This record gives sequence, structure tokens and C-alpha cells, in this order.
Amino acid sequence: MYFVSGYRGNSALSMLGDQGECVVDSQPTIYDVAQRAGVSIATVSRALNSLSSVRPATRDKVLAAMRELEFVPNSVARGLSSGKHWILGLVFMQTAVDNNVLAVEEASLLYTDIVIRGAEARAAAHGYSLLLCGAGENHPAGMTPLMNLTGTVDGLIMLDRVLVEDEVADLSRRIPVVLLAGRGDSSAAITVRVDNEQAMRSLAQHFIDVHHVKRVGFVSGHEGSPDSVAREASFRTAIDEGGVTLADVDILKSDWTSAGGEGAMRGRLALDAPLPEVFACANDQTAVGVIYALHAAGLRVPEDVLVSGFDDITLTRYFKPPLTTIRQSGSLLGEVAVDALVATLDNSELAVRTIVLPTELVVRESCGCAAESESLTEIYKTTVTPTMAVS
Amino acid sequence: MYFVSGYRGNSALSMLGDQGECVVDSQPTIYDVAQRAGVSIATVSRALNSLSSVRPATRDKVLAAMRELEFVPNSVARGLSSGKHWILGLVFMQTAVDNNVLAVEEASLLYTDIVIRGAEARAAAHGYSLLLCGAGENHPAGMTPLMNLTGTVDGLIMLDRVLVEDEVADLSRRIPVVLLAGRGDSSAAITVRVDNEQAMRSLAQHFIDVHHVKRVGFVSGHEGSPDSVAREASFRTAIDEGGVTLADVDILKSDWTSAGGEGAMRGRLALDAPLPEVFACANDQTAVGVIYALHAAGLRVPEDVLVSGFDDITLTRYFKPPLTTIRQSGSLLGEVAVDALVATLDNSELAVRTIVLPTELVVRESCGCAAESESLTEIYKTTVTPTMAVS
DNA sequence: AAAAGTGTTGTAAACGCTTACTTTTCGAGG
DNA sequence: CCTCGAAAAGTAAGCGTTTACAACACTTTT
Repeated sequence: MYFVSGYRGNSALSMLGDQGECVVDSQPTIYDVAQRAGVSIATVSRALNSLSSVRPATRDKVLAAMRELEFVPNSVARGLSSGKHWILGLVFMQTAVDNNVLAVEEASLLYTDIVIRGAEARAAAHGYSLLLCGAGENHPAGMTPLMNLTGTVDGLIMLDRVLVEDEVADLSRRIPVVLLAGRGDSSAAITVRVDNEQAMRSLAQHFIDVHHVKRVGFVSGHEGSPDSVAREASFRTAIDEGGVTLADVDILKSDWTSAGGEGAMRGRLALDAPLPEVFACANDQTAVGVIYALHAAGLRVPEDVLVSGFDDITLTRYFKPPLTTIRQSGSLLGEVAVDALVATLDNSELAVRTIVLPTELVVRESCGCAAESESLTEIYKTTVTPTMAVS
Repeated sequence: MYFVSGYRGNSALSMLGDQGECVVDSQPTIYDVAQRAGVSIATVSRALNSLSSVRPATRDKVLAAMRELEFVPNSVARGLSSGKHWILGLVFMQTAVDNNVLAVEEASLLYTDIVIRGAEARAAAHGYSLLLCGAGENHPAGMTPLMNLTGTVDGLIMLDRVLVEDEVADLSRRIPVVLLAGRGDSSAAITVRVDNEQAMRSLAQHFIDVHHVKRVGFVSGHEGSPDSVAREASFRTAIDEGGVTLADVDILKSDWTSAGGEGAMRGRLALDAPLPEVFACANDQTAVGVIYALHAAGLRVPEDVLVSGFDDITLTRYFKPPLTTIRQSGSLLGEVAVDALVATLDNSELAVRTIVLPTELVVRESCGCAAESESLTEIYKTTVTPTMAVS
């Protein structure tokens, strides 16, 4: 039996006898547990972490005391002491429209959210929590809030074009950073993205080889978004190589949203220049808006114009016509990013700096291919294979 | 000029002269700043928080030192010391299908995510970050991980039926808790939800008064989900009062997803009992699946069967037929929850314990009403008024 | 039976900040 | 020029853990 020296204890709790409920908000600490179990705080800590040797009998005493006191270890104190927080940060773009936060209801929803969900699930599997941090266009993360997170999170995942290269470098000097769908490959951070090149190439080839198109169009995502830029560039390259026309007038600017796609197409239709035979859209939502505008103008898809999307979000499978698109797995993207980050945290060094995930062309009716009258409940069995190309 | 007693400093940094880059990972602390500025750490802290009186000249010295050292305050240490963390926790259900995490791509997506986005935006506005915590059905939050968050976050928002009443009470004894779309009104926590009763009543009345239906059906959300239960009950009540039939065979079980809705309707169609004139669905995704199944069976919407949804998610506005639905603002829900939580944190006491947000019937073609050929880009100007009914 | 392990447990010093309390500084009034 | 009081700055004690190091209690060895 030892006397606990330097006991500070929880005054209110210490005064509490064996009787009755305690409505005090201050929580018991390891000091309280130690006192109750008749051991030192070091032993309590060791029992808690089951690290080094604690005699079974002692451990049981401690565990019992913890249970009786409803002790919950303070994770912040643990974090301060150990430097490990078990929290990962995820920074994403929120393209607020007109300063109206309600605009989030559409803008870039789905894709980003799927990534977030995947990341959260994987983080949880590794024992981490996910801290969300939205970076508006108005205040592009500002650096300061991110820098402050530096002491809270163990690592950071950044979606899209949240920061410029220099800022990423600044940040990654403090904690590991993974760039997700970012602008090219940063020297300072690990990069995870999908294979936009291969995706757009297969799409272009499909249009050319199967549908024999001579003239194509493209509807972009949000200006400056790395994914949008990459998709447009890759599409153009593949189209050029195929000897097909992609005129400037047929490159429409949108913003990842259905409304944007609709607006862009309405604008294009107003031009009365002849339409291309197909519009490849930077994502599925945009394609939905584009088709809506075409329908509104009395044009049929795919009879008059072919349309394709990108992402293969679930809902558009239920559209008329079902959307031809590029399947990518947003959740896999999130999962891989977390895996990479956790690996860095563990090894402090990862073999690869860039991870490129595969995509898959999914042909449905909107490009004029035959209808498969599949039950969509079956679709869940097919998914992108998580095999990844590394470089 | 003072000598800093008890200086512990950052050894590596201290050794660093004025020259060159430093690749040491340990970051400067207020001790380093204090030394550099020739003041005590208390003064540094005061300058940092601009709380009490610091002479302008001194403040400038300190700020300059911070800048030179690229000092970033350690938020965890601040948290431990002050008890304030500037982090809010958000716990949500992730209905994983078949233990396959990829199933998140559809299940309950959108709605939950919109709430999350709204919460994040509002939290950021209040200066807080959002910590995400997914609770699977398999391990329903387990309590332990949530309890551990208790030391990290200042308050907790819980979506749906994440915990049972007792657990909520346990949790709220440690930190403030807000229940979002939860099961009834908890005595232990603040509750925020939408007015499902009013919503389903207005929907029922519309079907009865305008479309003169005699027999109706309902497609539920995930089993046990409070929102689904409330919607079904309210719909039944309103339907009963109107003297219209809601047969058991016309109450279909689904799970919030399009695939679920499709499957449920396929099952119903296989029964060859006569169909009701209308199916009210617990959310929009379900309605999309239901319509898909009806179409596949050669039935037309709304000519043969009327269908309605709930939520008014953006994409379904672009469907054929555009969906009649109940508009609720998920992001507003998230925002209000955060506001309530922050208010509790500030006042330590809030006037109301329950906040009920309004909904709005949005009539489109899927219930047989005339098509409005609106440009959907215009829709963004209309939103649910954030006036709230409190109780 | 003394010396040398081998486990267990205790002591106390971090971790980086806030803040109650104390001391010093500084300008005004006498 | 001195006194006094307010303002500014310093000292040190936490906040609740982890963990290096020390101390102790047994075995086992010689």
C-alpha cells in the first residue's frame, strides 16, 4: 500500500462519499483512479495503455476503479503528452454561390461527400477520427486556420485546389500532407488521384470507334479545378489524335453543377452554330443539366446529341436516358488517401509519392448504345477494382 | 529586460542561428517567442489572446518574434489549459450494406451529407471545426469512442438514431448534446428536427383534395429511422382523417436508397394485388427507385400511378417526371443544430429544448400536376425560410 | 548467504499553454 | 523629488497524461 504523493485530485469528486449521484461536471482523472485503486498514476496509465508489465491483480484493481468512477481518459491531455492525436484533417473546397451557404446543396456535392465518407470509414478503421475543414473560395483556407490545425491533427488530406504549392510545402513541414485530386504532383506531399488521362482517352475512343463522330464538345467543371483541367486536356489530346474536331465554341464553361450544365448548354444553343454530335461532360451532374437543356430545346438524347458524364454517381443510373459515364470510386479515393497518410504516420516514409487510381468506362444509353434492361439493384455487385497503379 | 527563468525552450531551434533553413520537426513554443522578444511567456500568451493589457510596443515585439519564428500556437495545449477546444463533434449513421464500405456511395447519402455541410459551414462561422464520427449499424457508435471524444470536442451533434436515450443521457452529463432528427424529444439533450407531421399532412391533403385519391401507399426509409417512422405515422394519421385507404400491403419497406425503392416496388408489383393510386416515399431517392421500377413494368408516372418524394434534393428536379416532394433544408438543419449547440456552450442554458423546422410542399409533375417549364437555374432563389417554430 | 538479475511499481519531469497572484514600472499629483 | 495607484509584466501553479529513471521486491545464481 502506497500513499499517493502530490495528489491533486478532483476536489468535488473526492468529497463525494459512496452515496448518491454526482452532478459535478468535472470528470475524474487518473489521480482519482490511482487513489481509489491504491496505486500510483503511472500504474494507472500503464494499465490503461496495457503497454509495459502490470501485474494482473493490479490491473484488475485499476480497471475496477476506473469502472466505478466512470473514468474516461482525457484525449487532449494524452495528445499533449504523447504528441499523438488520432485525428486526421480533411480540407475541402466549398464553392459557395453568391455567398449563400445554402448553395452547398448542389455545388460539388456527392463527389466530395463520397470521398469524405470513404475517408471517414477508413480513418475509423485505423482508429482515427476525421476533422472536417471547408475552404471557401472567398477565404481559401487562409492558411492560418490550417496552420492551427497543425497541433490538433496528425496529418492532413487536401482535396482539389485548396492551397497553392508553397502553402502545401509550408504545411507539410509541420505535418504529413496528402493531396487528393490536386493540381499535379507536389514535391512536398503524397498525391492521390484518378487516372483522368486513361478515362478520357477511352471515352474519346468509344465515341470515335463505335459512334464514328466527327465533331465533339466538352463541358468543363469549375474553373481552375485540377480534375476539370486534366479531363479537358486529356480529352482534347485523345480527340486530336483521332483526327476529330473539338472547336472552341463547343468547349463550354460550367461549374460541376446541374444548373451550371443547364445554363452552359442554354447559352450554347442560343448561338445557332451547328452542334457537335456529342458533349462529354466533366461530371455526371453537369451531364444531367446539359441533357435537361437539350430536352427543353426539343432535342433528343441520344438520337440528336450524345452526352456522357464522369463519376457514375448512383442516381444518374436511374435517369432517362441512363448516363454513359466514367466510373471512379470516390470512396476508394478517400480510403486510399487515408491509408497513405496513416502509412506515412507509421513509417515516416512511404515508398511511392503518387498513387493513381483506375477508372472504367460505363456505356449506357446516353451515348446511343443499346439499352441494357438490367435491374439496378444488381449493379452494386460491380465495383471498380481497387488495384492501383503506382508511380 | 528580464531573464526568462525556467526556460526549457526548443533545443534544436535554440541552437539555430540567424542563418539558413531549419528542417527540425519540433515547433517553436511560447518559450522561444518569449526569449526572442525578451519578455515572459505570460506576456506572449496575453499578446496572443489580446486579452488583458499589453503595451503596444511590447505587443509589436512579441508579434514580430512570432513572425520570425513562424510560431503557431499549439491548440491542444491551449485546449488542455483552457478547457476549450473549438471543435464540435458530429455523429452520423452509416448504413453499410453487406459490410461493404463502398455501399456508402448510395446509402443515405445526400441528406446526411447536406446536413454535414451545413453544420461544417456554420461551425466554421462560429470559429469551430467539425469532427466527424460515423457510427455503423454493426457497432452502433459503441459509446466508448464517443466517450473518448468527450475530452476533444466541446459539444456533440447526433444524427438519427445513433444512440439510445440512456446513452445520450450519459454523454450529455459530460458535454452538451444536440439530437438531430432523432427519436422524439430527449430530456437530456436539445432536439432539432423537421416538421414531419405538417409535411405529411399537407401531402395527404394535396392527394385527397386535388387528386381525389381513394387509396394510397407508402414506401418507408430505413427500418427504425426516426424520420421514417414519423413520416409513416403522420401520413397514416392524415390519410385516416381524410377517410382514404392505406392498406398494409401498400406499405413497403425500403432503406432510403434508390435501389431499395426499386426493389420494394418490384416486390409489390409481383403481388398482383391492385395498386393504390399514389405512393408517397420517405425520401427522394426512394421515389426515384420506385418510379424506375414502375417504368420497367410498363406503368407511367403520373398517368397510371402518382409518386412523391421527400427532401427535394437538387438532382431529382431534373428527372422525368420532375418529382413532387417536400422541401426541407438539410443544411439549415445542420446550421440550426450548430447554432443551438454553440448557444448552449456560450450560455450554458438555452431557452428552448426543441426546435422544429418548417417544410414546404413542392408540387411538380410526378403527382400529376401541370408541368412548370421553369428554368431550373432559377430555383436557387427560392429556399425554405429559416423561420423556425420553437417549442 | 550475498550478488545479480527480472519484473513491478513509484517519482517526477515533461508536453505547451492559461491565468491567479505578485512584483515592477511609470506617470500624475503633491 | 517622493508617494501612490493603476497599468504592465513576471512568476509559478496548474490542465491530465506519458514516460525516463529510480526504487523495490522477489528469484535465481554462485
